Amino acid sequence: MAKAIADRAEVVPQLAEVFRAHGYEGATLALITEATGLGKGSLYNFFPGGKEQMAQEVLASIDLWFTDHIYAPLRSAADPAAGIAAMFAAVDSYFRSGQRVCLVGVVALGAARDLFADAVKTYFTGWIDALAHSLRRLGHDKAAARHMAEQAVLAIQGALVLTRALDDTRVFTRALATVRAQVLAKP
Amino acid sequence: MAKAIADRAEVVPQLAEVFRAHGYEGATLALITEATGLGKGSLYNFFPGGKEQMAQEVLASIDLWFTDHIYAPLRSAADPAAGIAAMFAAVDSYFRSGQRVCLVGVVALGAARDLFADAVKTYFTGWIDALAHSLRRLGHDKAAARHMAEQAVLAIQGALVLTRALDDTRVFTRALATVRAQVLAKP
DNA sequence: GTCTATAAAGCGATAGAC
DNA sequence: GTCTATCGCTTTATAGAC
Repeated sequence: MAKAIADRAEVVPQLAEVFRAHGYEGATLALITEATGLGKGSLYNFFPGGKEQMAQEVLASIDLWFTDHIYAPLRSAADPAAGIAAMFAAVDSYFRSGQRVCLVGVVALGAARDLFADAVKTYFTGWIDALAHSLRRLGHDKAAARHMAEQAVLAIQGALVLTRALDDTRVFTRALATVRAQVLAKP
Repeated sequence: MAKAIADRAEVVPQLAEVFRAHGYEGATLALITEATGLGKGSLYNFFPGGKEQMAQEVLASIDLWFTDHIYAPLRSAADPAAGIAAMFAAVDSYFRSGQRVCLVGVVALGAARDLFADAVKTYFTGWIDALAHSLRRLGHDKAAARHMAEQAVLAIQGALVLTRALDDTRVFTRALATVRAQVLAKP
């Protein structure tokens, strides 16, 4: 039992990379078997719900990671500006300067959106809410903080699209610096 | 022959909607047959290269539409500010306030990116170049115009992601208005 | 708990009748 | 030019040996 739990903690990140690289539809069990080293028997033992359950757990784990490493620090930072700066650093690192794609964004654009609508909404509202909270502490009024947070999150997603499209990580680096400056500008 | 050409002009937009709704991998020949009313025999008569050729022609037709309705007017507008304003109106209309997704963006994020890398790059560089050209005419220097154009295109793509994710077209409308104001601000 | 074998359905693509 | 039938192959998912 303990082994099963330990193994699951190793498997979910591997699944995440497969879904990221191939999308939900494109992530075949053959690719998953190859990436994890687990046969179909083992996979269905871990995830009786099959591919859909795998993707749900991956999305949940991504949300957990962002909660722990981005949303929570954003809220609890002694200095809100420092918290926001830390967010941008974490985002740049997480998305590997745009080489890594946002799985939640990919799912949102894809045909499987309805299947995972709740997880997708939770992820993005969590991000916007946490950032808006920091912006309020920076001195913005409620509406301005929300709007600015929305613009920032959206710019990051757009930067991931354009970076992949042009195959140039400098697009991501530039965009992140621009949004960061806009968001950290004095109210 | 004339009939075949006329038919093709009707079929490509139908194909576009299928690819938009289901992505490249998710757009099965069964769905395509249903949407077009054409059997596999007819489809392979039109597109001997199969699904890949269909997608290539759809991407080419999208690029042509943007060239005719966005890039060219942007360059030839007597008043650059009016040209940019027209671009935002056309974009809002084309993407149906965010209800319609950008197929080129979807392809860029997906696993089929490498297959269509040239078409994807052409589309986005064409857009950024045309907008940067207008911004230069508005009085921005070369580097600022390029950077601002890149930010605008990226914000539109991000707005499409976030609009679908939150299932709220007001996100798109807000984002478009914000980018429009930034881009049309006096240099 | 993990494997191999296999089922049942769906995939893109082709062949051939008309 | 369009259809139906069909070919191989791959898909997800299951069954059963170990």
